[in-house]
Amino acid sequence: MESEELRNVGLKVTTPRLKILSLLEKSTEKHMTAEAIYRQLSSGGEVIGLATVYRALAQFEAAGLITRHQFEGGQTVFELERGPHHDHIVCVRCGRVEEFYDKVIEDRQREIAEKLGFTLSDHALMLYGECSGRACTTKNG
Amino acid sequence: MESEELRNVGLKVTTPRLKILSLLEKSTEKHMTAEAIYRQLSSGGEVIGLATVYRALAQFEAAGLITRHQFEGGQTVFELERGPHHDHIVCVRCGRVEEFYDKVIEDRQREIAEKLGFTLSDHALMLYGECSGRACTTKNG
DNA sequence: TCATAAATGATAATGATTCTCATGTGCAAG
DNA sequence: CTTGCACATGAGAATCATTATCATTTATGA
Repeated sequence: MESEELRNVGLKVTTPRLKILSLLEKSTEKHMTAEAIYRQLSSGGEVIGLATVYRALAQFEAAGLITRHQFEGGQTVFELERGPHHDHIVCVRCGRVEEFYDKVIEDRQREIAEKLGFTLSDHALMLYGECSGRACTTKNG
Repeated sequence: MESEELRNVGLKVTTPRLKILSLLEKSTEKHMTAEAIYRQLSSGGEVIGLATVYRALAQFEAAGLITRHQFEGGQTVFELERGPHHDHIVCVRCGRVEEFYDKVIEDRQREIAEKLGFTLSDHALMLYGECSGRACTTKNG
């Protein structure tokens, strides 16, 4: 139950928060903008303010329920934190996003940070390229 | 000479562009915001518009003279492209930025992209952590 | 020198995000 | 089951970085 998740991280259980969280869980889109969440809920008949969406997302992020990404040039997208850590590769033509995890890179990052005298707390790795998917070649071929 | 650099990439040689480029070359700050460049030039007595700074930076980037970075949450910074490619590690406490290059990671990225059916064209890797520099421990205990 | 396309500066406009504030609501204590 | 109150909400204003507009100026090739 989503209310559990909220309580577990010390957030009050409110209607808007539940709606947002469950939308993130149900949605087929893994990465959603605040705006998109707002539009989806609104068009679903909910009464919710855009500011509330932003506030809730910020709290979810602080609580570790979701992660925030800045894919190149676009606006910020939010992603439900489930399963293990991963990074992203984005198609510069069609915008498709794939996820990946690579232990070699992960380990290497930690080593590099240490060598430079840092204690690694986070990282952001984004690859950009052209994908060979049909959608891509169809769209912009 | 900076005018050479501009001509070489097919840009008209104009006073604002020369000023911006030479500021980037002289500055001790490796990473500068458009705003910072604007302020520095203005306070140096130059008459220049902020819009011109943004326009020039966009062209320099397109021409490969500089690179654009989005360090976490902050505004966009620009960096003169000299020497080989590198990535960044940012201290989350004092904001210090160090650069590094790691062949293992670079190679690995290409492999991953290929495995996923992408032709890698670019990437952004940012590490975040706490540094152990004196400035950092002094500043934020 | 001249013509012309491109560049500039001032400022308005935009788009994403955050703030404000009056009102509404979850929830712990009674 | 009520109640009080701190916290959350919605609407819209405000902010911040960046981009567009437009009248004027300038670089450059003929």
